Order: sequence, then C-alpha cells, then structure tokens
Amino acid sequence: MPRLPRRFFARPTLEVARDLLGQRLVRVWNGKRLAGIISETEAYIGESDLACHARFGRTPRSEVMYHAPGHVYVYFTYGMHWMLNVVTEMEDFPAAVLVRAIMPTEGMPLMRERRGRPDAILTDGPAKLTQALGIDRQLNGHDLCSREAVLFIEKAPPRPNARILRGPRIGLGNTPEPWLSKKWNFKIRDS
DNA sequence: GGCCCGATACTCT
DNA sequence: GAGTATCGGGCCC
Repeated sequence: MPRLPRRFFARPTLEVARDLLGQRLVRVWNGKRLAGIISETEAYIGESDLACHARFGRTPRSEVMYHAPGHVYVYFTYGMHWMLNVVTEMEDFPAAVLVRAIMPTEGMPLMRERRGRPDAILTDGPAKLTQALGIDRQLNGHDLCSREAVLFIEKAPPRPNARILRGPRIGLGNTPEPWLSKKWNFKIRDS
C-alpha cells in the first residue's frame, strides 16, 4: 500500500484526525518494520485552542507545529513520556493530530521487549505506542513524506465494520471551555 | 471494571 | 514555581 502524501495532511485538522483512523503507522528500526493500525487520534488546532501547545505562540517547543504538514511533532511530558503528533494544515498555521493508540500488526516481538507488558496493553495509549515503536526526541521534526523516512503512514484497506466514535479530548485538566468539551477525539470501534 | 496517587523533568506566564 | 495532550501499582469492588 502507498504512503500517505503530503496533501493528505494539508487539510482541516478534524478531517485528518478522522481519516487517519484505520491507516497504518510504520516505524523502521534497524531495517525492521514495526507497525500498527491507528485506532485513536485527537486534534489540536491553532493558537486560539487553549489545549494546544501553540497557545503561547511560536516557542522552541511549539516550533514544529508551524512547519509544513506531514512533519512530526514529538514532545516530552510528565517527566517520562513521549507523544507523537502529525502536523496538519498549511505551513505557519500551528495544528497537529495526536496519535493516541494503534493496534499492533508487525514487529510485535520488539514491541514486547521494549514494553515488557502484556500484549493487550502494548500500544493502547499515546506514551505506550511511542515506547513500543522507539519514538522519542530524535524524531521531532521528522518528515513522514520524505523518501528516507524511518517513520511514515501507509494507506490501509478500509475497515467496513468500523464505527467512528467522537468525544472530548483526554487529559486536558484545567483547560477552560469551550476547548475542554470540544469533541476533537476520534476512535475506532470495530463491531 | 474502577479510583487514587506518585514518579519525573521539561515548558512557560 | 506551577502545570503537565501519562502510566503503572495498589487497592477495592
């Protein structure tokens, strides 16, 4: 299956977040493929979105969100976790989709080694999947659409039985309304 | 299944 | 100095 082209990401963030569900996230590590089907995403859109890291404008951390669509924004949080985001919309407009969960399909032995936990909880959270795939600061700013990418997203066959659930974003804590309640979280529920 | 809590270090008003 | 786009362990159903 072909890789998603840059124009896929150069669209409204909510559309990208929804359409990323069911696609295959691939990490190439030492020539081996680690992959999984994206099953949960979340949109963060612009400086006015008070849950978005660009709410303070262009800073060293948020810089990558202002880059061209198809780049990857990887950030560190809670003193120990890495989060994977895909930059969307047009260059200089800061927006991204957080990948919150994947269903593992390839390279599970290495994922198990990295996680040291049961298969059922290998990649079912944003920090779990980065640990399983070996994604950290080194990949911040990486271009998913370049020929030499070691991280990219492949178009996967449609999932006819998949239902898409929408809800509020997770873990926003003190974020004020209306941002707290925006239904910008998307997930697949297979039936 | 659920709730509570500590770990941990980086970001920025 | 405060807050954080989380996880896992301990505990209780």
